[in-house]
Amino acid sequence: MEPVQELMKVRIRKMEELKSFGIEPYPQRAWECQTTEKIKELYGNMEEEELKESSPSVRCAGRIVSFRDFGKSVFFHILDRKGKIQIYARKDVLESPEYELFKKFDIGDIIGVEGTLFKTKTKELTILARNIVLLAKSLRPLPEKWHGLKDIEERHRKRYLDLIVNEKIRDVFVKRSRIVNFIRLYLTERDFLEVETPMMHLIPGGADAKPFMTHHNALDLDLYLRIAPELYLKRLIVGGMERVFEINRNFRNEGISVKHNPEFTMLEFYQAYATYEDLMRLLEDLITRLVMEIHNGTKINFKGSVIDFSPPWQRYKMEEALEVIGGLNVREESLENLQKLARDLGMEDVNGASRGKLLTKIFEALCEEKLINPTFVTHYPVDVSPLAKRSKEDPDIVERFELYIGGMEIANGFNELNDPFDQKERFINQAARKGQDYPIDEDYIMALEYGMPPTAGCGVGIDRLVMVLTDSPSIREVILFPLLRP
RNA sequence: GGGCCGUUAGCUCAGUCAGGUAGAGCAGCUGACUCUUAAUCAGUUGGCCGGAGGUUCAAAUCCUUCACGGCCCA
Repeated sequence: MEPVQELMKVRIRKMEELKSFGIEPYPQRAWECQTTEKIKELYGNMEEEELKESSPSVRCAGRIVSFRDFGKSVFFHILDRKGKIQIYARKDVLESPEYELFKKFDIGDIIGVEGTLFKTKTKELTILARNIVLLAKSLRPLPEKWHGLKDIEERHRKRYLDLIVNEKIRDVFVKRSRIVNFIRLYLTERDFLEVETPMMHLIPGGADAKPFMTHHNALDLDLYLRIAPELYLKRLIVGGMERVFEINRNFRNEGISVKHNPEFTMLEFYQAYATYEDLMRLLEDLITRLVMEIHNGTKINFKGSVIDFSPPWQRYKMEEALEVIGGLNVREESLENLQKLARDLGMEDVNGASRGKLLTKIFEALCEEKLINPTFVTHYPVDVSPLAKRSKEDPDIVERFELYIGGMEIANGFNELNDPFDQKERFINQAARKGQDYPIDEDYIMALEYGMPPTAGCGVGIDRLVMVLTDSPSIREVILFPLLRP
């Protein structure tokens, strides 16, 4: 028998014993109570004497996470969604269950507690238990109380244990929810309409990535999980919705890394009659306020360095960034030199690549990880931006920005290409590069032919933003159940 | 896909360089203890050393290979 089963056997034996005394291990019973946080909020500031006089009665529930046994009394902590509170069970005070039966309870058990509050001599607010009810028996031993669960693989595979044992991880996901809520509120207050567009696409579009395939049986139809919602959201702009956003999953069938999970969460928002300049200002405002909301300040720590969100944020044209940060004067570099440089940086098939593609690749290799403070990079080459509008001054450049924070690409926005002729031509060129059978979204072209108002749109990688705001080194730390090999 | 590192008790880790009876702390179990909080004190159970091959009188340790993970590169 495996040793863990011996530990379980002990717990099962205790469970049987409790049952024989009429204590159900898995009752379906409601236990109305306050959170530990609420109890601390209401009574935490009261003096010992004051508490002693009023001795307020409270009820709470949670999981037993520690147990200090003194024979005829026990101190232990329970953990609920808001935190921990100490409970004190004494043989001469506990009414039910019988004290000896209560001592059969284990760390990990989920219980309800009813009792009166007092403060220990170390001033810790504690519940002197009168009634304790078993709400669910725990049969497996929890990870160690002091070191917790450290093994990264185990933490991701058994996220429930990670959440029980590692307070910081609970906090990451609380913050993640607050971040998404904040963004949602910010946009809806500005009259953006939240929408949901298809996850299953006939033609994968809106980004340059390999899709996951699936199949609809009744229609006998191959479908793709979306790589981006962009083309559908812009159809809604054509439809007159004017301001829309969607926060949802995208799926990209590519490598997994510290910055990439095959399914990830993206915010995309589109605003008619706005320009990408407007959206840079909006993003700067949104994220600065978000940082203030989460951190009560504009400076935060991320991976050992300090990120300062105080506006205005640095802006570079891509060529400037290459020069200032990468130390490369691109105007003077020949195509051959750029190809050689790209090849040295590990880029494959440099010979077929355009100047714009090479520059973008070199920019990403030389500059990206050095852009720690929020930085907008603008003036992207047209051939890496098939859905963005060309610059009036230079048709090889598009009116586009990317936002970098903490050495990662966080957002990408541009003036939307609404010229159906230019769009069709770019789709055709893209298809030619991708090879035969690469589908063109004719319906999207048709939508543009009906007329799309001048619009700016932007995508924000929510997972990466959460990484930055929670100082998490890996995207897997901000996704509850990241993809793992079985 | 490539390189490096890791996988030992439920958990956290020693032990691997230099082969010679598999260790500690916590958790568990038995006791003692009615203000502890990593409680304390005494005793104690628990191992397919990731899997499979190989070398050797002898393998957690050396070699090969596979699986899973981490970091870096693509």
